[in-house]
Amino acid sequence: MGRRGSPCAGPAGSLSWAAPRSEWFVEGGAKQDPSPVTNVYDPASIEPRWQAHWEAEQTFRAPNPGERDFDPARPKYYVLDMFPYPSGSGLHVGHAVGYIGTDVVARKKRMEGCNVLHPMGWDAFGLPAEQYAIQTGVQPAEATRINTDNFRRQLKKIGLSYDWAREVNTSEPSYYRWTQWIFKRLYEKGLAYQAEVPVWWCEELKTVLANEEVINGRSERGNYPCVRRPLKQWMLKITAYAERLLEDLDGIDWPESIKIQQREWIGKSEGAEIEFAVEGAGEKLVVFTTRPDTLWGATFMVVAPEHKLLAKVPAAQRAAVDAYVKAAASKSELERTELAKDKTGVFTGLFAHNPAFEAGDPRGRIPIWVADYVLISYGTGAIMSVPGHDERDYEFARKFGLEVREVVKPPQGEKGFAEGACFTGEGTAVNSGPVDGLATPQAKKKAIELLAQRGVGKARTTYKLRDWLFSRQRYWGEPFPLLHLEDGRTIAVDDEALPITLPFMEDFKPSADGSAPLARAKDWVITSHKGQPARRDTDTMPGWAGSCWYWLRFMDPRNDREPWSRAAEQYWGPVDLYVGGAAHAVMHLLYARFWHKVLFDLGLVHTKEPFQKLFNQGLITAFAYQDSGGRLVASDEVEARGQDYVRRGSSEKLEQIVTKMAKSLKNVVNPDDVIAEHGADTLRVYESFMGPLADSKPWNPRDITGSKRFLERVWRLFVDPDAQDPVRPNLRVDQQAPLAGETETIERALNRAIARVDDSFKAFNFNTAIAALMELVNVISKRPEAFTRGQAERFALVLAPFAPHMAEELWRRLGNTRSLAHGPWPKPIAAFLVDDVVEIVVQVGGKMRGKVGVPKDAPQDAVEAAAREAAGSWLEGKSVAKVVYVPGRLINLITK
RNA sequence: GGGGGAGUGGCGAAACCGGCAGACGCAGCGGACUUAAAAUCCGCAGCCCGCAAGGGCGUGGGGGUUCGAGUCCCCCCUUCCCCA
Repeated sequence: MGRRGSPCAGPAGSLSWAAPRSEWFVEGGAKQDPSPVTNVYDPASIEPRWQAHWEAEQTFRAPNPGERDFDPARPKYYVLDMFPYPSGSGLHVGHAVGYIGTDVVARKKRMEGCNVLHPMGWDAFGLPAEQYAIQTGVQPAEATRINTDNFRRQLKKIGLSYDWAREVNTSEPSYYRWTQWIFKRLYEKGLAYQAEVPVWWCEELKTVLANEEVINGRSERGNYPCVRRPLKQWMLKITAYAERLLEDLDGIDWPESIKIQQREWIGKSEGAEIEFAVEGAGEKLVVFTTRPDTLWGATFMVVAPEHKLLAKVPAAQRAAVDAYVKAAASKSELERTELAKDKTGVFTGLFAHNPAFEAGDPRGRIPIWVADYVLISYGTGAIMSVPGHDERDYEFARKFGLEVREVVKPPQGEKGFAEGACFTGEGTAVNSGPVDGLATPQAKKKAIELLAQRGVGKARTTYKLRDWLFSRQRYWGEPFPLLHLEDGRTIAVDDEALPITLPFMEDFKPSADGSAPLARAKDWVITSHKGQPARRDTDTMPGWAGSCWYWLRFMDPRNDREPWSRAAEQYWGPVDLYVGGAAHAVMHLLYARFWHKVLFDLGLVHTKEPFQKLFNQGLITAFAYQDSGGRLVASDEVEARGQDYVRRGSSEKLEQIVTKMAKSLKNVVNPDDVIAEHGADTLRVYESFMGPLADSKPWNPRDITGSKRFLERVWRLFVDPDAQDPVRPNLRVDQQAPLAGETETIERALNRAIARVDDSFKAFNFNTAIAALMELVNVISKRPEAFTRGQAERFALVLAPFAPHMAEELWRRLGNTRSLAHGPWPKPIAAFLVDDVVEIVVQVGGKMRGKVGVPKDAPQDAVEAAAREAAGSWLEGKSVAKVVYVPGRLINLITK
């Protein structure tokens, strides 16, 4: 069977109507018994049959350039879902909404004649998978296999049009071989390095955690307490790409909100680096400031509790400083930087010299304090404090009685020093010697020049973005392709030696001493390099690693010579549409962009950015129920009674709340159950109909009925359940042009519906597409015998992205032998989109007072005359002062 | 604390550039068919006053611009998500 027709090809040839019934049902899975032939809508028989057919025919296989069936004349379209971590609890209907959305897009693009790449895979490495394995006692590899089998089964039942031949799994050696290979490239470019950094240590999990895995000083997973401690870690130098990650946001079609979040995260600030000599310590204290113009107002300095200068604290202050540092170590960054919090700090006994002043000038001798609102990880871990013009410095100075000096005069009308306020904006420099009288931007420039001349400062740009902590002391991740030699050198293994496979370990739990579990796999760790004894690196990569390049592997997933071929990447890249939750707005998308840019620099990809268009689907929430004691009651134990909700079989009233779907809230809805009860097409239509894809909206089991009823009504327009024929008699032959009467009424409704379906793809508000199709059904239902074959075929085609199983079934029953998966997609006919008579709203003084129907190109005075008549008594005794006429819409008569 | 959304009937929502607020559906009510029920079909349905014709009010609240505001501007309230 021809898998694909030309995009403009008409419907394929029809079967003879005398053909035996078996011929208008698909033969699908060869081993499957033909389903009982019935004219009643039965998704349970239709859907598996078509799914088997698509699989047998490889309907959704997307050939690469050079492969069998590849058609270079067609445009390409790459539509990608954020691939899931295959959790043990399986897929719920909230995950499905995004997958259904992309599938609707993929199916329409295919019907429009595109080569569509629409793959799916598994983000299977990482902490959650490992913890799940520990909890259940099943080996991670085994648990992953079971879970992915379950996810795949669930996804297939929804009728998603993935090219399953491209499935990838980040935890398989054939995949992570290339993750290691890419890491090697980063390592060779000097973008991977080891450093002793203060990192979160979780005693309970026996591991270091990334900042993003620690919330308020507790682990995201398990909620265990964490402390900061320095450890040697692998880092990736993402900061080297900060500027490009920022700049290139301008060229991609992403939601502005996500771009803003990324810009915030990168946090570019321009200013200066300034050196302060520390009195008697023979040391220099380097600070970064965005306001070098305020240097003359710096009356003290503050260092972070981790700052190395604290080693020089004089004996008199030693005990106080040590105690303070110890207390700060257990605080989270949140606690430390919270503006509302009382500032704490201790004088170190040290003084610095402010380079704005001559040596010996008493104004230049300023005290150095230690305070935890300064973070070691940001900037240089030390600041110059300008309490006159910085809120936090101001609070600190007031609390500890430090000098506040005004060096910026606010512009007219704003409160400043004179009013007892702390002015942080731009103004005019005062009390600042050489920069006096300059506006802030000029003063900044001049100050930097002066500092540079004297060799104590220079212009500098910093970023909030920090290098990426890339190692974990855990088992379930990609091993680093690195060897530590006896002579102390660290080298990468040869590319030919990849993958460095994860050794099987019976017990893979973290060691109690915090060392990586792989360190216990002695046979694996101890190896050799060119005759020299060597030890493998025992850290593993973080959960994010595998997802940093998976969209590239999908382009050429079975290539065992290279991660992907140049030809495949040239053809498919970049991803045209990437859909996933906004939860990944920063981390995943920033890391992925970073890797992609490194690969771009290496000439391995041809675009600077991986994802041209990004779209965030909304959260599906669900009802949850609480009893009077606030205890959760599982949704399936609840029944509606009038306006109330009660525990099944009792009269105990429950409160209904709307929240996210979670096992712990006992409100998870499994698509398997919905499909078993209503069918996959109903699930797809309901999820499309709930609201715009971007919105968060509650799952309401009661509402599904509407979508089911819609599909049943569609079915009955095509098929008479009481007859034996595949379709109703009026659908066997097309009516000859010109169309007239009721058939023309249907034709207008059909074209309007097609136009509205097309429109819904702009903002992914498929709810309006379904509404348009429902209105069409309402129109046809009033005159079913006027519905013609040609109209029925176009109806089936526009229905196909949303309810593909039913659409295929109806298409086949209409006599087409070829799947409609490759189109053609119908185009609305302009002539049927405009009406000859338009209804004009008549307003008097802006209030709606009537309506008139007029020919669509009626002149204004004719419309106005009709309007005056329609307005009737509303105009009595009044004269019309002004007329506002909006053709095709309304006419407003404004009276005196 | 910072950032990003969202507030429209009993519920999910629609309304393109400022132009009939509530399309489409759920739940509800009435009717037809049925011995009955389910299913299906037809009809009603924002709120208030009114027997009705009709009128008034209405898109979280308050102001503003405009012939006209759910939509634009200013202030405020509530709520969800993300980050620290």
